[in-house]
Amino acid sequence: MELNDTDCPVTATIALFGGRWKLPILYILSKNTRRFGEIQVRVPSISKKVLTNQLRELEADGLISRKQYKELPPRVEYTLTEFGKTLCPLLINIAAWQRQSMDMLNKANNSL
Amino acid sequence: MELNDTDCPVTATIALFGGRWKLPILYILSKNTRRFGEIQVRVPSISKKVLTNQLRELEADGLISRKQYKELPPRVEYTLTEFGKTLCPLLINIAAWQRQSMDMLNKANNSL
DNA sequence: AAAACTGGTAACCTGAAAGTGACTAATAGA
DNA sequence: TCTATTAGTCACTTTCAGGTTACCAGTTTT
Repeated sequence: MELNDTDCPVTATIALFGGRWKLPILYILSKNTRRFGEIQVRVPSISKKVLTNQLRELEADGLISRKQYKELPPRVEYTLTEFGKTLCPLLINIAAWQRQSMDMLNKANNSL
Repeated sequence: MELNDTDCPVTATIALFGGRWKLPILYILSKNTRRFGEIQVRVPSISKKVLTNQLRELEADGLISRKQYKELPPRVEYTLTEFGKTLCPLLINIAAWQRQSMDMLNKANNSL
């Protein structure tokens, strides 16, 4: 691809939360710091491997932070970073557009 | 998935333009109505099959419209619909967030 | 002494999306 | 007569994010 993905700020941004489960994970963490197991319970049907994977990517992108306690059995907590929190208003914008566009489509249909 | 995709307005919205090539296509059409071949030239390295596919999906979602002329060789023109045009401000928002967040990260790095 | 607890990892499998190359239709031009 | 033209389609292969299952470590509980 000549129009490189990373050249496009929109594509780059969507890559941050576009993964299969990232949005639900971010949503859960936006309300509370959570342990691995707590996230897993709240995103039903996600496997450990995939959850680990998505968390690592979110961490690598600086959206969440991981704190590991030196205990056994292990305890690891995930939290939205300040940077991660700045994403929330954007997500709200996107949701707002969707609601608005649904209205638009409804009006168009009603006028037929 | 129990947290259904279609339940989430953000996921639903991203699905509209999140496809591999949809953003570049929308960007191209935001500047001009274009024929199939013109789009293909402007998105280098995309194959006909995939381009057709993405165009069909964009059309099904109401973002673009397809006008076929009864000529030979065939001529087909694609245009952003009014609905498609409402997406532009949102994309600008997303790009703005990215620029802002890059600034934020730069500041954080400089202060180390 | 066995089992449960937690947050993983390793090895393997799978399905959908993406990519490839050949083929088509009807006319205009060489 | 042969070729080029455009917007696809068809059949096939490749790729890889995502999914499944089994296993681990070290302490506490039964």
